[in-house]
Amino acid sequence: MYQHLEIEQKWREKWSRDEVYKTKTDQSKPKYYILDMFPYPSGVGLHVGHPKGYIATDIFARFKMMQGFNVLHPMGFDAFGLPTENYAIKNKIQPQKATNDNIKTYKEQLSILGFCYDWDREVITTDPEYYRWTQWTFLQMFKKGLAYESNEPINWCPSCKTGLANEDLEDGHCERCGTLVIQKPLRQWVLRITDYAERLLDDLEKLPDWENSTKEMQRNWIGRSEGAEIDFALKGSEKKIKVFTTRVDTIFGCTYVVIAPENDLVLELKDSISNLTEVNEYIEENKNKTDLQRTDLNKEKTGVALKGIKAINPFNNEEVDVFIADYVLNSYGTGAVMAVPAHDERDFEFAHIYGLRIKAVIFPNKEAEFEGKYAFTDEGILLNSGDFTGLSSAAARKEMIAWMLKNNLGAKKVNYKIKDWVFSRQRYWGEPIPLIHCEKCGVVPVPEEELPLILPNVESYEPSDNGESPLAAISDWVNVKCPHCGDAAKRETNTMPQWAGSCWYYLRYIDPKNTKELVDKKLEKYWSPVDFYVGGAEHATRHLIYARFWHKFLFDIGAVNYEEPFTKLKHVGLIMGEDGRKMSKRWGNVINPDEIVKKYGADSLRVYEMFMGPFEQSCAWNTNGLVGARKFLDKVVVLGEIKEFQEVKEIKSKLHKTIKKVGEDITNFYFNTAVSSLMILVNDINEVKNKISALPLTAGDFGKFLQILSPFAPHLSEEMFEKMGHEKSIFASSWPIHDEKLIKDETVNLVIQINGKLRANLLVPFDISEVEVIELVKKNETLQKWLEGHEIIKTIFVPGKLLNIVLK
RNA sequence: GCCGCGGUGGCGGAACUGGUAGACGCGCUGGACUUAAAAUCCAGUUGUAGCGAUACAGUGCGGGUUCGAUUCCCGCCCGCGGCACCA
Repeated sequence: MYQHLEIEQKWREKWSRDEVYKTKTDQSKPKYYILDMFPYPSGVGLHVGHPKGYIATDIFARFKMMQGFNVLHPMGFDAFGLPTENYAIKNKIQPQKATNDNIKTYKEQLSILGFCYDWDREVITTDPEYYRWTQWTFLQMFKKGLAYESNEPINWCPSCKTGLANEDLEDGHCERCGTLVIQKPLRQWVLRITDYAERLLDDLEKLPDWENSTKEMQRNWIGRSEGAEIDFALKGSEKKIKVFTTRVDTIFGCTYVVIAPENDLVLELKDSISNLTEVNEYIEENKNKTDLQRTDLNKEKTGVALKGIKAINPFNNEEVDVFIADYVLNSYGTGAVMAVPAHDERDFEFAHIYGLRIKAVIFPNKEAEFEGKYAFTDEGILLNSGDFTGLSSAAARKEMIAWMLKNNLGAKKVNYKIKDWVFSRQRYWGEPIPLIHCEKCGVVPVPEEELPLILPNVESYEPSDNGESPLAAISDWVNVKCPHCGDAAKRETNTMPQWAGSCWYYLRYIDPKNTKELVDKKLEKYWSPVDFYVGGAEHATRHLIYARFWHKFLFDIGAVNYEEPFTKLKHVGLIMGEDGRKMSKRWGNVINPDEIVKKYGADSLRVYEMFMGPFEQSCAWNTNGLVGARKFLDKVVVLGEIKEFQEVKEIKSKLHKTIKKVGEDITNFYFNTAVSSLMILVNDINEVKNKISALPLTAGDFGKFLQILSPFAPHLSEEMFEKMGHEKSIFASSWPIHDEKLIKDETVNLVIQINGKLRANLLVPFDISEVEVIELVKKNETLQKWLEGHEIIKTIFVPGKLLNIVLK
């Protein structure tokens, strides 16, 4: 047993006093930038699952330090956002105060785990000196035309008089009061992320060190699809309906056209619609539906025919009916589709309900028949398709588009699922959007020299009844002179979403105090990009897409040198409660790290969390397992107290194998097997120690063992290293290098299989030949029993591994 | 429904590019030390049969490829995460 509290405190203080982890600023050495996704400092504090990723990056950072890199390993806080605002409203304190308190708690909780962060570089998104540059970047986007105003529907609770995130809805009702949530259009600032869709997609190819699964999720999120926009003329009218399709090959099977109810086209056509009352009723009914209600797949499809309107299929001049139906989304494509019930499931379902014609034109082969039970959505061969009959789907698409272009009936088109980014919130606790509305000059940016535009204090943090931000109520803040013409004007009162601050914090760590520019070019060139980024899988799409977009914009305006901010990315798996459920107050299964550290020490917690299982996998907490990690460290302490040293060759070889293994495993983020190999080494040392009553290593070699243990258990290793007489910190020492000669085994355990089944193990020289092995087999009695009376067909020999004898 | 990940002892998990399945840890059983307990140390621990050497079965299920499959292929089942009428 060792006194973990005393040792850990001693070293935390000493490391801090000696500035052991201060980022080195000389640029002569290679750099390594390893970054954690910074936390949101909520009121409840950390549980034992939060530090898992931080422990991993801490180990990695220390490993890189010892390998001679200048390591940048910073930490900060993503502190704007709704949870703090709600917490502040509920507890009647200022959001800024709540944030400061929470950050203080977080930092205390993090500090006792012994992380090697350079706190001089701390970044807090709510710091005006930080959000000055968040606002500055927004202004650059505004100036480039990437920010625009738009009326966007938000989830609106008429009772709470507030906008709600999708998360805050329960079955289309307000989570808090149960009122039915409606869609209310509000003026919003929106960023044209869709302009970057192609690059965001293509550049994923430049990220070989990202998990394939993450890239796939991003691809799906961006959702590129290639197709065509086709004009369906309207009978007796100049107007036409533009539809988007990826399956032009099915167009001869089109039996009607559907428009989204909120599509402006419906308004334009109203004079020709004979059942306008019915149509308006349908539109009215569906207007207030939330996305969730609309997209509930269990719901039966509904729609209304636009009587009096006929569209003409340009490929065969057939007249088809036109419907409005909410299964067509106005926000995707052209907000109108050609319906091919035979070959699209949604159209098929709709056609069934309304008894519409179903015409099959794609078949798996020429002889096949359309059964009519469900839509045939595969590719196939075209029949009943005019001049295109007989072609395969792929060939038909090519030829049909060519024909369409030639006759000027439409265009090739690429569509994306990704939508422009609604970048404003009607909330208090966010970065103010630095724009001014002037009646004469329109929207005018706040002059850059006036940044940061400070978030003013207010009496009440609640949004106003009409859904405006509480900033709108501060008249002496809102009312300003137009920077352009000097007339009376009003400030924008929307604030930025929480995502904004996390889009570029990794750049601020590089140059945390800069007041002249976003980041110094030379520093950026040296430290960028982030070599390794670690955080939760829940950020695989949104945060990581927004940050990539933001970075590409900064690249375009020349603020940064690289197009992709994060070279390598890994996701950390959750730690669940002992009951297998997510750790949460609600289940009462939260384990507090402070208590664990107090009782077992930070080093035990670190070793245990890394040993639990593969880093990216989620895993249930088990305090007994933690005790196992502590026992391992206790064994190490016992070894350190031995004063007799007697080198044993076999142990030296095992040490060098472990040096190699631990280094490789840290590099690959295989911490569980790294810890395991350290445990095995300790067990081996112990076994020999008991026999010879001395430590079977030289003091120098024991020091090497402490070095490879040190990233996992920094306090204890440092303490033992010092006790051995070292004056400098173990983290200023160089990572040991294994000796290949010592790793090579002279003899190996060779497996003898007969018909693929293990029958014997032979201890043989590592370079034994097949002939020699067969000689040994013939001399071996047990093997002979198996061979007797059988003919050997062949043998398979894997040098140094196995011999398989195949019998007839 | 689609996309992604996974399924190995009582439990967490290991097994390099196809080559001894169950490393390491927890738990459990037995033993040593102790008046006793805790802690510590030693031994055992996939199942079945056997005193035992050993044999057979065994990595979600059913097939296949191979001298040999946890690993590769085909068809299913189950769990987790994400997205959701994207034309």
